[in-house]
Amino acid sequence: MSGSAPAPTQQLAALADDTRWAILELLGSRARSASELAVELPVSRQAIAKHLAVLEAAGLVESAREGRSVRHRAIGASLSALADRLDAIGRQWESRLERVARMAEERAASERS
Amino acid sequence: MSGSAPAPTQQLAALADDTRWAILELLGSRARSASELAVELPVSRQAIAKHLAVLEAAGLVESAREGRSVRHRAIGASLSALADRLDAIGRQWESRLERVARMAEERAASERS
DNA sequence: TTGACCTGCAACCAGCCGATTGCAGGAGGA
DNA sequence: TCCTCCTGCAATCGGCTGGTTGCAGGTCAA
Repeated sequence: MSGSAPAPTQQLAALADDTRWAILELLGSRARSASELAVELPVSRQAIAKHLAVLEAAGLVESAREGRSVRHRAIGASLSALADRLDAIGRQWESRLERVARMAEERAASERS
Repeated sequence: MSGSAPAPTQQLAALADDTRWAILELLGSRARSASELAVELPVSRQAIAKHLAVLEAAGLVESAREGRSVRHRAIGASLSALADRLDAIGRQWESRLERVARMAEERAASERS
């Protein structure tokens, strides 16, 4: 596997930005270079390069040099893996809180008797 | 349904903070008040109140007044719903990019013939 | 070799954000 | 009623972050 998986909060922080989502949507349909992205987005190439660095550090984008340009592509599997973790946590909250509610219910019932 | 669902980036931004995750983990095991949280976490009560406001605006926490205190609890279903959306997007990226790769493969094959 | 094109690094700036302190207000118990 | 406890609002502060401009380096084609 890839040496060290990025921390969840790092991935979430990377995803908490509209410009980065715009980049990801483009890279999710076709691999592109930073200059190509700069043409289609209303920010400078250097700003995009910074965003790409953040996304790559978060494991959401893969980059490969190709001649004199660098092709970037979105890694859908990373996003799905993060989604799996979030879903598991969400379900855990639900089950725990439901259990606490049930215990309170039972205690109230026993006190009524 | 709840009137207006928070934007995904809003939810993601809310989740992109370690202190808020610490709060969520506590609220995911048992509903608590802001003062209770302040005892268990190394930040001031007001900081926690701000975080709770962010989490509530993101639809990740539910609050209910109970006497002179306010009980907050994590909403696991919101997290799972967000996870579902992320997973769908991740799978979409994978299928699109795979399709692009296959088309390039076929074009190369036809050019070889 | 020279020029065009793309990337990468550095410095700089403005705005947002997490955190703190201080104070006002409201609900419950003695 | 009075005191206590908890919440809510405002002002303030330092640091992070998204964005820009400028410049240096490297690679391909003519």
